[in-house]
Amino acid sequence: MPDASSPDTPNRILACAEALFARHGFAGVSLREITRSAGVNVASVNYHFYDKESLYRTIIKRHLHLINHERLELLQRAETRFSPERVPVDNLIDALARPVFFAENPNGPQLLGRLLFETTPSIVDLVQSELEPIMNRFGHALRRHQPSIPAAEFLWKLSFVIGALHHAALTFHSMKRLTQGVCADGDAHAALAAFTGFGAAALR
Amino acid sequence: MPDASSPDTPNRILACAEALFARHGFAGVSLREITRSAGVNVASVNYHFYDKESLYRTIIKRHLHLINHERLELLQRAETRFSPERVPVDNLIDALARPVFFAENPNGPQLLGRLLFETTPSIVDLVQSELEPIMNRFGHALRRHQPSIPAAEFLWKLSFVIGALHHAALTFHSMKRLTQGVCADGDAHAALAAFTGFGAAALR
DNA sequence: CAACGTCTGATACATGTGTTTGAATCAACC
DNA sequence: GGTTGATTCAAACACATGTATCAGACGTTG
Repeated sequence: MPDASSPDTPNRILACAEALFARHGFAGVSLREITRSAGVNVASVNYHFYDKESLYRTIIKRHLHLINHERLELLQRAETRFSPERVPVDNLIDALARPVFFAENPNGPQLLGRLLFETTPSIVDLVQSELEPIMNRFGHALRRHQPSIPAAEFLWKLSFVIGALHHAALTFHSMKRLTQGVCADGDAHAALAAFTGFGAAALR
Repeated sequence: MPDASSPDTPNRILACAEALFARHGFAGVSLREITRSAGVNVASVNYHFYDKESLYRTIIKRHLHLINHERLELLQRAETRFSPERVPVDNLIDALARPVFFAENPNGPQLLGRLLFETTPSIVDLVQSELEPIMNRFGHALRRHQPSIPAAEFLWKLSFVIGALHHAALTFHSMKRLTQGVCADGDAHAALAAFTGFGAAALR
């Protein structure tokens, strides 16, 4: 077992790469920038992660696992508090959005926002396979509150909510600039409350 | 991609570059790919557009001008049909979204979706300066339907609507895959109707 | 026709890219 | 204490990148 002290090269690579990928996208970051920022050798990425793309996939997987685990946990808690068939819309939206706005990882939201923009086939497949079970789970739960509208319309609306969430995730900490100072950046409580109200109004 | 029907080099570059940038982002496309796809010489980009980034800026500007012009026209038409202070929410959302879903340029929506993800300062400034007047215009019009809520909350919601729109723009033609066949891709009418209902419900 | 400015073409340039290599380093174990 | 296996390092690899150069092709004008 290697010592888990601070100079753990793989973790430093993961952390720095995640931050850079979140800010500039996969193609916008070079391995040199990553390794320089992490203070490690260029070759260590290939040694520990085989590939630039494998490194990216590792980061994506880790991030989505984390956020989706939290989402399911929140959903399950709501389903026991209410009945599994009667969880209010607000709680469903909250379970979906809270892990995004309150991510302990500051780069998490921005990275999440980028994922749906990827075009590399292997990345697309990975993202979709990670997101699909969550979307099915929440989709069915939300569908109970919109039983009368056509399936296509419901899916469009669900897509809009997800889109708004991903967009909010991406622009989260630049909201202060975008709103010319009216919104404090990093005010996760206000953002989450606004989003819950928004999503619930749209899906009810 | 384009045949010899248009021997106009700058326009062929613009068309091919726009398609490629829309699909893979600015950093994800090389000048070689652009010029190869356009069937022109590598140097012609630097000759006609000075820079790779200048080429990108030209494309962005052209695209945003087009879409924003349509938006303002639709808004103005609605303001004369109703009174300028009494345009219904649905018509406002429609004016905002219609040019996106019915863009004559097939790559337009996808490109638009990418714009808010840019981090290059000059690009960020350009996008913001092009989008700001539109957002102010529609923001004020929509604010009349939400006079009671705090300014910050309103701006969050407006941001969510824009986010949902950009996201929908990006995933527009992949909806068929995402929804496992339930939504036809390219059914702009259904998408626009769903979005109008969505946005109006969220902002009323 | 000749001269001109506009545009295109092949090619060169310097630097950056992801990846590989092989020697050096280090901790742990018999 | 010497050996082993895992990790790090500087350097090198082949190739891609954006950009620059410059000779020539083209069409217009004098």
